[in-house]
Amino acid sequence: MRQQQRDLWGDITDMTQDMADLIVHLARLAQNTARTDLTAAQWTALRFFARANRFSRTPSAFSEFHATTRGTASQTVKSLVTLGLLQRQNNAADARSTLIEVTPAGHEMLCRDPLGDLRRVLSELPEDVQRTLSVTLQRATMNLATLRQVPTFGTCADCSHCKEGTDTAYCHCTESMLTRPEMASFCIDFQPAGRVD
Amino acid sequence: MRQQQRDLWGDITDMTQDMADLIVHLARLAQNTARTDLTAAQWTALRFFARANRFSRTPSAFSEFHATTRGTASQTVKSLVTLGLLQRQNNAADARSTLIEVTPAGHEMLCRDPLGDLRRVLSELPEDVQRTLSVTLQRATMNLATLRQVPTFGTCADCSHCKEGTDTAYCHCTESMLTRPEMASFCIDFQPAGRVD
DNA sequence: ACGATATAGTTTCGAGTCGATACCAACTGT
DNA sequence: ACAGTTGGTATCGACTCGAAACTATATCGT
Repeated sequence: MRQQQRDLWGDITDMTQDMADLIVHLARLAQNTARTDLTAAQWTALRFFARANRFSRTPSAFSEFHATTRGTASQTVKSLVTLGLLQRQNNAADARSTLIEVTPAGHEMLCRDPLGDLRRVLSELPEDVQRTLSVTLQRATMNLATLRQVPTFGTCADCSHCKEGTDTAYCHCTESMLTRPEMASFCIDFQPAGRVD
Repeated sequence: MRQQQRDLWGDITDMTQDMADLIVHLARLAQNTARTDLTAAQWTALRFFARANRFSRTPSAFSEFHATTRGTASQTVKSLVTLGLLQRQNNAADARSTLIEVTPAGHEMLCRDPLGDLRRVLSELPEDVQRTLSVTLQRATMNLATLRQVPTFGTCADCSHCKEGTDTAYCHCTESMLTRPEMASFCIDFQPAGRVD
Protein backbone atom coordinates (compact mmCIF):
# COMPACT_ATOMS: atom_id res chain seq x y z
CA MET A 1 0.00 0.00 0.00
CA ARG A 2 1.04 3.66 0.19
CA GLN A 3 3.97 3.44 2.69
CA GLN A 4 6.17 6.14 1.23
CA GLN A 5 4.69 9.60 1.14
CA ARG A 6 7.49 11.91 0.27
CA ASP A 7 7.80 15.61 1.16
CA LEU A 8 4.56 17.47 1.64
CA TRP A 9 1.69 16.09 -0.39
CA GLY A 10 4.04 15.71 -3.29
CA ASP A 11 4.46 12.31 -4.83
CA ILE A 12 2.28 10.75 -2.23
CA THR A 13 1.64 7.43 -3.80
CA ASP A 14 4.17 4.93 -4.96
CA MET A 15 3.61 5.20 -8.66
CA THR A 16 4.92 1.77 -9.50
CA GLN A 17 2.67 0.09 -7.02
CA ASP A 18 -0.32 1.95 -8.31
CA MET A 19 0.43 0.82 -11.81
CA ALA A 20 0.44 -2.86 -10.97
CA ASP A 21 -2.87 -2.45 -9.16
CA LEU A 22 -4.21 -0.40 -12.05
CA ILE A 23 -3.32 -3.02 -14.63
CA VAL A 24 -5.06 -5.71 -12.63
CA HIS A 25 -8.06 -3.49 -12.05
CA LEU A 26 -8.28 -2.45 -15.68
CA ALA A 27 -8.14 -6.07 -16.82
CA ARG A 28 -10.79 -6.96 -14.30
CA LEU A 29 -13.15 -4.28 -15.55
CA ALA A 30 -12.48 -5.17 -19.17
CA GLN A 31 -13.22 -8.85 -18.56
CA ASN A 32 -16.43 -8.20 -16.69
CA THR A 33 -18.64 -11.07 -17.81
CA ALA A 34 -21.92 -10.02 -16.26
CA ARG A 35 -24.64 -10.17 -18.92
CA THR A 36 -22.30 -12.10 -21.18
CA ASP A 37 -22.78 -15.63 -22.42
CA LEU A 38 -19.34 -16.84 -21.42
CA THR A 39 -16.99 -16.68 -18.45
CA ALA A 40 -13.65 -14.88 -18.47
CA ALA A 41 -11.73 -18.12 -18.94
CA GLN A 42 -13.97 -19.16 -21.80
CA TRP A 43 -13.54 -15.82 -23.56
CA THR A 44 -9.78 -16.07 -23.17
CA ALA A 45 -9.78 -19.57 -24.64
CA LEU A 46 -11.95 -18.55 -27.55
CA ARG A 47 -9.73 -15.59 -28.29
CA PHE A 48 -6.63 -17.74 -28.04
CA PHE A 49 -7.80 -20.39 -30.48
CA ALA A 50 -8.92 -17.71 -32.90
CA ARG A 51 -5.45 -16.15 -32.88
CA ALA A 52 -3.14 -19.14 -32.54
CA ASN A 53 -1.46 -20.72 -35.56
CA ARG A 54 -1.93 -24.36 -36.49
CA PHE A 55 0.96 -25.52 -34.29
CA SER A 56 -0.49 -23.86 -31.23
CA ARG A 57 -4.20 -24.63 -31.39
CA THR A 58 -4.04 -27.38 -28.78
CA PRO A 59 -5.26 -27.64 -25.19
CA SER A 60 -1.66 -27.85 -23.99
CA ALA A 61 -0.60 -24.69 -25.76
CA PHE A 62 -3.59 -22.88 -24.32
CA SER A 63 -2.77 -24.10 -20.82
CA GLU A 64 0.73 -22.65 -21.17
CA PHE A 65 -0.56 -19.39 -22.56
CA HIS A 66 -3.13 -19.10 -19.80
CA ALA A 67 -0.57 -20.03 -17.15
CA THR A 68 -2.67 -22.86 -15.79
CA THR A 69 -2.65 -26.65 -15.77
CA ARG A 70 -3.57 -28.91 -18.65
CA GLY A 71 -6.44 -30.26 -16.59
CA THR A 72 -8.04 -26.88 -16.13
CA ALA A 73 -7.50 -25.96 -19.76
CA SER A 74 -9.07 -29.24 -20.79
CA GLN A 75 -12.24 -28.40 -18.89
CA THR A 76 -12.54 -24.97 -20.42
CA VAL A 77 -12.06 -26.38 -23.92
CA LYS A 78 -14.62 -29.07 -23.17
CA SER A 79 -17.23 -26.53 -22.15
CA LEU A 80 -16.69 -24.54 -25.34
CA VAL A 81 -16.92 -27.68 -27.48
CA THR A 82 -20.20 -28.50 -25.74
CA LEU A 83 -21.42 -25.00 -26.54
CA GLY A 84 -20.52 -25.56 -30.19
CA LEU A 85 -17.99 -22.74 -30.27
CA LEU A 86 -14.93 -24.96 -30.67
CA GLN A 87 -14.46 -28.33 -32.33
CA ARG A 88 -11.79 -31.00 -32.09
CA GLN A 89 -9.88 -32.37 -35.05
CA ASN A 90 -7.34 -35.15 -35.27
CA ASN A 91 -3.74 -34.17 -35.61
CA ALA A 92 -2.22 -36.31 -38.36
CA ALA A 93 1.32 -35.72 -37.13
CA ASP A 94 0.72 -36.77 -33.51
CA ALA A 95 -2.08 -39.10 -32.49
CA ARG A 96 -1.98 -37.87 -28.90
CA SER A 97 -2.66 -34.30 -29.89
CA THR A 98 -5.96 -32.63 -30.65
CA LEU A 99 -6.23 -29.72 -33.02
CA ILE A 100 -8.82 -27.17 -31.94
CA GLU A 101 -10.78 -25.05 -34.40
CA VAL A 102 -13.13 -22.16 -33.76
CA THR A 103 -16.51 -22.90 -35.34
CA PRO A 104 -18.52 -20.29 -37.29
CA ALA A 105 -20.66 -19.91 -34.17
CA GLY A 106 -17.47 -19.27 -32.22
CA HIS A 107 -16.38 -16.55 -34.59
CA GLU A 108 -19.78 -14.98 -34.36
CA MET A 109 -19.57 -15.05 -30.59
CA LEU A 110 -16.24 -13.25 -30.74
CA CYS A 111 -18.02 -10.23 -32.16
CA ARG A 112 -19.60 -9.85 -28.76
CA ASP A 113 -16.30 -10.08 -26.90
CA PRO A 114 -16.52 -7.94 -23.75
CA LEU A 115 -12.95 -6.85 -24.45
CA GLY A 116 -14.38 -4.69 -27.24
CA ASP A 117 -14.98 -1.88 -24.78
CA LEU A 118 -11.35 -1.78 -23.70
CA ARG A 119 -10.22 -1.91 -27.32
CA ARG A 120 -12.42 1.05 -28.06
CA VAL A 121 -11.09 3.01 -25.10
CA LEU A 122 -7.49 2.28 -26.06
CA SER A 123 -8.07 3.15 -29.69
CA GLU A 124 -9.17 6.61 -28.60
CA LEU A 125 -5.75 7.36 -27.14
CA PRO A 126 -3.37 9.52 -29.18
CA GLU A 127 -1.43 7.54 -31.75
CA ASP A 128 1.97 8.04 -30.13
CA VAL A 129 0.64 7.14 -26.69
CA GLN A 130 -0.74 3.94 -28.15
CA ARG A 131 2.62 3.12 -29.63
CA THR A 132 4.43 3.70 -26.35
CA LEU A 133 1.84 1.73 -24.43
CA SER A 134 2.06 -1.19 -26.80
CA VAL A 135 5.83 -1.39 -26.61
CA THR A 136 5.84 -0.98 -22.84
CA LEU A 137 3.22 -3.65 -22.27
CA GLN A 138 5.03 -6.11 -24.49
CA ARG A 139 8.28 -5.50 -22.69
CA ALA A 140 6.68 -5.85 -19.27
CA THR A 141 4.87 -9.00 -20.32
CA MET A 142 8.03 -10.57 -21.63
CA ASN A 143 10.02 -9.70 -18.53
CA LEU A 144 7.32 -10.98 -16.22
CA ALA A 145 6.96 -14.17 -18.23
CA THR A 146 10.70 -14.71 -17.96
CA LEU A 147 10.60 -14.08 -14.22
CA ARG A 148 7.74 -16.55 -13.80
CA GLN A 149 9.37 -19.00 -16.16
CA VAL A 150 6.39 -19.29 -18.46
CA PRO A 151 6.70 -19.17 -22.24
CA THR A 152 6.25 -15.91 -24.10
CA PHE A 153 3.78 -15.86 -26.96
CA GLY A 154 4.12 -13.77 -30.06
CA THR A 155 3.54 -13.77 -33.77
CA CYS A 156 5.75 -15.59 -36.25
CA ALA A 157 6.45 -12.29 -37.98
CA ASP A 158 8.46 -11.29 -34.92
CA CYS A 159 10.00 -14.67 -34.23
CA SER A 160 13.65 -15.45 -34.59
CA HIS A 161 12.77 -18.92 -35.87
CA CYS A 162 11.42 -17.37 -39.02
CA LYS A 163 13.17 -16.59 -42.28
CA GLU A 164 11.02 -14.36 -44.42
CA GLY A 165 10.40 -14.84 -48.11
CA THR A 166 8.19 -12.66 -50.24
CA ASP A 167 4.86 -14.37 -49.83
CA THR A 168 5.76 -17.11 -47.40
CA ALA A 169 8.30 -17.64 -44.64
CA TYR A 170 10.21 -20.61 -43.35
CA CYS A 171 9.97 -21.47 -39.68
CA HIS A 172 13.09 -23.25 -38.43
CA CYS A 173 11.31 -24.40 -35.34
CA THR A 174 8.47 -26.32 -36.90
CA GLU A 175 10.42 -26.87 -40.09
CA SER A 176 7.62 -25.76 -42.34
CA MET A 177 6.55 -22.97 -44.62
CA LEU A 178 4.14 -20.39 -43.31
CA THR A 179 1.65 -18.50 -45.42
CA ARG A 180 1.34 -14.77 -44.97
CA PRO A 181 -1.81 -14.86 -42.79
CA GLU A 182 -0.17 -17.43 -40.57
CA MET A 183 2.64 -15.04 -39.85
CA ALA A 184 0.24 -12.90 -37.90
CA SER A 185 -0.83 -15.71 -35.61
CA PHE A 186 0.27 -16.54 -32.13
CA CYS A 187 2.86 -19.26 -31.80
CA ILE A 188 3.78 -21.18 -28.69
CA ASP A 189 7.35 -21.59 -29.88
CA PHE A 190 7.79 -17.84 -30.10
CA GLN A 191 11.28 -16.56 -29.55
CA PRO A 192 11.71 -12.80 -29.80
CA ALA A 193 13.84 -11.58 -32.67
CA GLY A 194 16.58 -9.04 -32.13
CA ARG A 195 17.91 -8.00 -28.75
CA VAL A 196 15.87 -9.13 -25.76
CA ASP A 197 16.20 -5.92 -23.87
CA MET B 1 10.32 -3.19 -29.61
CA ARG B 2 9.63 -5.10 -32.84
CA GLN B 3 5.86 -5.23 -33.62
CA GLN B 4 5.94 -2.65 -36.33
CA GLN B 5 7.59 -3.95 -39.42
CA ARG B 6 5.21 -2.41 -41.87
CA ASP B 7 5.67 -2.42 -45.63
CA LEU B 8 6.79 -5.94 -46.38
CA TRP B 9 4.18 -7.82 -44.38
CA GLY B 10 2.61 -4.48 -43.74
CA ASP B 11 0.87 -3.72 -40.49
CA ILE B 12 -0.09 -7.29 -39.94
CA THR B 13 -1.28 -7.07 -36.39
CA ASP B 14 -4.02 -4.85 -35.08
CA MET B 15 -2.12 -2.92 -32.47
CA THR B 16 -5.19 -1.94 -30.49
CA GLN B 17 -6.41 -5.50 -30.26
CA ASP B 18 -3.01 -6.65 -29.13
CA MET B 19 -2.98 -4.12 -26.35
CA ALA B 20 -6.29 -5.16 -24.83
CA ASP B 21 -5.23 -8.79 -24.99
CA LEU B 22 -1.85 -7.90 -23.58
CA ILE B 23 -3.30 -6.06 -20.61
CA VAL B 24 -5.52 -9.01 -19.77
CA HIS B 25 -2.65 -11.43 -20.24
CA LEU B 26 -0.25 -9.37 -18.18
CA ALA B 27 -2.76 -9.11 -15.35
CA ARG B 28 -3.34 -12.83 -15.55
CA LEU B 29 0.35 -13.61 -15.24
CA ALA B 30 0.81 -11.13 -12.44
CA GLN B 31 -2.06 -12.60 -10.44
CA ASN B 32 -0.91 -16.17 -10.85
CA THR B 33 -1.82 -17.74 -7.54
CA ALA B 34 -0.17 -21.11 -7.92
CA ARG B 35 1.98 -21.79 -4.85
CA THR B 36 0.31 -18.89 -3.07
CA ASP B 37 -1.82 -19.09 0.04
CA LEU B 38 -4.70 -17.04 -1.36
CA THR B 39 -6.80 -16.82 -4.49
CA ALA B 40 -6.77 -13.86 -6.86
CA ALA B 41 -10.02 -12.49 -5.43
CA GLN B 42 -8.70 -12.81 -1.90
CA TRP B 43 -5.50 -10.97 -2.77
CA THR B 44 -7.48 -8.20 -4.41
CA ALA B 45 -9.69 -7.86 -1.34
CA LEU B 46 -6.72 -7.81 1.01
CA ARG B 47 -5.00 -5.15 -1.08
CA PHE B 48 -8.18 -3.11 -1.26
CA PHE B 49 -8.80 -3.03 2.48
CA ALA B 50 -5.16 -2.16 3.09
CA ARG B 51 -5.44 0.83 0.74
CA ALA B 52 -8.97 2.09 1.34
CA ASN B 53 -9.70 4.96 3.72
CA ARG B 54 -12.02 4.61 6.70
CA PHE B 55 -15.10 5.50 4.65
CA SER B 56 -14.42 2.82 2.11
CA ARG B 57 -13.36 -0.19 4.15
CA THR B 58 -16.71 -1.97 3.84
CA PRO B 59 -17.87 -5.04 1.93
CA SER B 60 -20.10 -2.85 -0.24
CA ALA B 61 -17.30 -0.53 -1.26
CA PHE B 62 -15.15 -3.52 -2.12
CA SER B 63 -17.92 -5.03 -4.21
CA GLU B 64 -18.14 -1.82 -6.22
CA PHE B 65 -14.40 -1.60 -6.61
CA HIS B 66 -14.18 -5.21 -7.70
CA ALA B 67 -17.12 -4.79 -10.07
CA THR B 68 -19.04 -7.68 -8.55
CA THR B 69 -22.10 -8.20 -6.37
CA ARG B 70 -22.33 -7.61 -2.64
CA GLY B 71 -23.02 -11.30 -2.17
CA THR B 72 -19.82 -12.38 -3.82
CA ALA B 73 -17.79 -9.73 -2.00
CA SER B 74 -19.33 -10.87 1.28
CA GLN B 75 -18.07 -14.40 0.71
CA THR B 76 -14.54 -13.30 -0.08
CA VAL B 77 -14.45 -11.11 3.04
CA LYS B 78 -15.79 -13.98 5.08
CA SER B 79 -13.06 -16.32 3.92
CA LEU B 80 -10.38 -13.77 4.82
CA VAL B 81 -11.91 -13.19 8.25
CA THR B 82 -11.87 -16.95 8.80
CA LEU B 83 -8.21 -16.98 7.82
CA GLY B 84 -7.53 -14.24 10.36
CA LEU B 85 -6.33 -11.73 7.78
CA LEU B 86 -9.28 -9.35 8.14
CA GLN B 87 -11.48 -8.50 11.09
CA ARG B 88 -14.87 -6.87 11.39
CA GLN B 89 -15.57 -3.82 13.53
CA ASN B 90 -18.79 -2.05 14.30
CA ASN B 91 -19.42 1.21 12.53
CA ALA B 92 -20.62 3.70 15.13
CA ALA B 93 -22.21 5.93 12.50
CA ASP B 94 -24.27 3.22 10.80
CA ALA B 95 -25.32 0.06 12.58
CA ARG B 96 -25.89 -1.77 9.30
CA SER B 97 -22.37 -1.23 8.15
CA THR B 98 -19.28 -3.23 9.01
CA LEU B 99 -15.86 -1.66 9.08
CA ILE B 100 -13.16 -3.99 7.86
CA GLU B 101 -9.59 -3.86 9.17
CA VAL B 102 -6.52 -5.73 7.98
CA THR B 103 -5.01 -7.66 10.89
CA PRO B 104 -1.25 -7.80 11.55
CA ALA B 105 -1.30 -11.26 9.97
CA GLY B 106 -2.97 -9.71 6.95
CA HIS B 107 -0.28 -7.07 6.60
CA GLU B 108 2.35 -9.74 6.89
CA MET B 109 0.63 -11.73 4.18
CA LEU B 110 0.71 -8.70 1.90
CA CYS B 111 4.47 -8.88 1.88
CA ARG B 112 4.07 -12.05 -0.12
CA ASP B 113 1.68 -10.48 -2.61
CA PRO B 114 2.20 -12.15 -6.00
CA LEU B 115 1.83 -8.69 -7.56
CA GLY B 116 5.30 -7.94 -6.26
CA ASP B 117 6.83 -9.43 -9.39
CA LEU B 118 4.88 -7.11 -11.67
CA ARG B 119 5.76 -4.14 -9.48
CA ARG B 120 9.41 -5.05 -9.79
CA VAL B 121 9.19 -5.39 -13.56
CA LEU B 122 7.42 -2.05 -13.90
CA SER B 123 9.86 -0.30 -11.61
CA GLU B 124 12.67 -1.30 -13.95
CA LEU B 125 11.17 0.69 -16.80
CA PRO B 126 12.69 4.10 -17.57
CA GLU B 127 11.30 6.86 -15.39
CA ASP B 128 9.58 8.75 -18.21
CA VAL B 129 8.01 5.56 -19.57
CA GLN B 130 6.65 4.83 -16.12
CA ARG B 131 5.11 8.28 -15.95
CA THR B 132 3.46 7.92 -19.34
CA LEU B 133 2.23 4.45 -18.51
CA SER B 134 0.76 5.59 -15.23
CA VAL B 135 -1.14 8.47 -16.77
CA THR B 136 -2.34 6.36 -19.67
CA LEU B 137 -3.55 3.54 -17.47
CA GLN B 138 -5.42 5.94 -15.22
CA ARG B 139 -7.07 7.57 -18.18
CA ALA B 140 -8.04 4.26 -19.75
CA THR B 141 -9.36 2.95 -16.44
CA MET B 142 -11.46 6.03 -15.89
CA ASN B 143 -12.89 5.94 -19.39
CA LEU B 144 -13.68 2.26 -19.19
CA ALA B 145 -15.27 2.66 -15.78
CA THR B 146 -17.45 5.42 -17.17
CA LEU B 147 -18.42 3.27 -20.13
CA ARG B 148 -19.30 0.38 -17.83
CA GLN B 149 -21.04 2.69 -15.39
CA VAL B 150 -19.01 1.60 -12.39
CA PRO B 151 -17.50 4.06 -9.91
CA THR B 152 -13.93 5.22 -10.32
CA PHE B 153 -11.64 4.89 -7.33
CA GLY B 154 -8.82 7.24 -6.52
CA THR B 155 -7.00 8.90 -3.68
CA CYS B 156 -8.39 11.87 -1.77
CA ALA B 157 -5.36 13.88 -2.80
CA ASP B 158 -6.68 13.84 -6.36
CA CYS B 159 -10.33 14.23 -5.45
CA SER B 160 -12.42 17.29 -6.21
CA HIS B 161 -14.26 16.83 -2.92
CA CYS B 162 -11.11 17.75 -1.06
CA LYS B 163 -9.85 21.14 0.09
CA GLU B 164 -6.26 20.92 1.18
CA GLY B 165 -4.84 22.45 4.31
CA THR B 166 -1.25 22.18 5.38
CA ASP B 167 -1.36 19.07 7.50
CA THR B 168 -4.98 18.04 7.00
CA ALA B 169 -7.65 18.42 4.34
CA TYR B 170 -11.40 18.83 4.39
CA CYS B 171 -13.49 16.40 2.40
CA HIS B 172 -16.78 17.97 1.31
CA CYS B 173 -18.22 14.59 0.52
CA THR B 174 -17.88 12.93 3.88
CA GLU B 175 -17.84 16.26 5.68
CA SER B 176 -14.81 15.45 7.73
CA MET B 177 -11.15 16.28 8.13
CA LEU B 178 -8.62 13.93 6.69
CA THR B 179 -5.18 13.37 8.10
CA ARG B 180 -2.20 13.37 5.82
CA PRO B 181 -1.85 9.58 5.54
CA GLU B 182 -5.54 9.31 4.79
CA MET B 183 -5.12 11.51 1.75
CA ALA B 184 -3.16 8.76 0.08
CA SER B 185 -5.91 6.19 0.57
CA PHE B 186 -8.51 4.96 -1.84
CA CYS B 187 -11.95 6.47 -1.54
CA ILE B 188 -15.16 5.15 -3.00
CA ASP B 189 -16.54 8.64 -3.37
CA PHE B 190 -13.64 9.64 -5.57
CA GLN B 191 -14.39 12.31 -8.13
CA PRO B 192 -11.48 13.29 -10.34
CA ALA B 193 -10.22 16.84 -9.87
CA GLY B 194 -9.54 19.07 -12.84
CA ARG B 195 -10.45 18.25 -16.42
CA VAL B 196 -11.91 14.83 -17.05
CA ASP B 197 -10.08 14.21 -20.27
C1' DA C 1 14.52 -52.89 -31.12
C1' DC C 2 12.97 -52.10 -26.60
C1' DG C 3 12.38 -50.40 -22.10
C1' DA C 4 12.43 -45.94 -19.56
C1' DT C 5 10.76 -41.64 -19.70
C1' DA C 6 8.39 -37.71 -21.45
C1' DT C 7 4.34 -35.64 -23.41
C1' DA C 8 -0.90 -34.84 -24.80
C1' DG C 9 -5.04 -35.17 -22.98
C1' DT C 10 -8.82 -36.43 -19.76
C1' DT C 11 -11.18 -37.22 -15.37
C1' DT C 12 -12.20 -36.52 -10.57
C1' DC C 13 -11.93 -34.06 -6.23
C1' DG C 14 -12.44 -30.15 -2.99
C1' DA C 15 -12.19 -25.27 -2.20
C1' DG C 16 -13.21 -21.03 -4.13
C1' DT C 17 -15.54 -17.63 -7.47
C1' DC C 18 -19.37 -15.62 -9.40
C1' DG C 19 -24.11 -13.80 -10.47
C1' DA C 20 -28.75 -14.25 -9.08
C1' DT C 21 -32.12 -14.36 -5.76
C1' DA C 22 -34.15 -14.01 -1.45
C1' DC C 23 -34.00 -12.25 2.86
C1' DC C 24 -33.31 -9.24 7.24
C1' DA C 25 -31.95 -5.06 9.70
C1' DA C 26 -31.18 -0.35 9.72
C1' DC C 27 -31.24 4.13 7.59
C1' DT C 28 -33.68 8.10 4.70
C1' DG C 29 -37.03 11.00 2.64
C1' DT C 30 -41.27 12.86 2.66
C1' DA D 1 -44.80 6.88 10.38
C1' DC D 2 -44.00 4.24 6.79
C1' DA D 3 -42.47 3.31 1.94
C1' DG D 4 -38.35 2.88 -0.27
C1' DT D 5 -33.45 2.44 -0.12
C1' DT D 6 -29.12 0.64 1.44
C1' DG D 7 -25.66 -2.65 3.93
C1' DG D 8 -24.97 -7.16 4.67
C1' DT D 9 -25.59 -12.26 4.69
C1' DA D 10 -27.04 -16.91 3.08
C1' DT D 11 -28.02 -20.22 -0.52
C1' DC D 12 -28.02 -22.16 -5.21
C1' DG D 13 -25.94 -23.87 -9.54
C1' DA D 14 -22.46 -23.38 -12.98
C1' DC D 15 -17.80 -22.54 -13.51
C1' DT D 16 -12.64 -22.05 -12.22
C1' DC D 17 -8.66 -23.70 -10.42
C1' DG D 18 -4.71 -26.74 -8.86
C1' DA D 19 -3.58 -31.29 -7.70
C1' DA D 20 -3.44 -35.96 -8.45
C1' DA D 21 -4.31 -40.19 -10.86
C1' DC D 22 -4.83 -42.19 -15.18
C1' DT D 23 -4.55 -43.63 -20.46
C1' DA D 24 -2.40 -43.43 -24.81
C1' DT D 25 1.17 -42.15 -27.78
C1' DA D 26 6.12 -40.37 -28.73
C1' DT D 27 10.79 -40.16 -28.07
C1' DC D 28 15.20 -41.04 -26.10
C1' DG D 29 19.10 -43.99 -24.73
C1' DT D 30 21.33 -47.88 -25.25
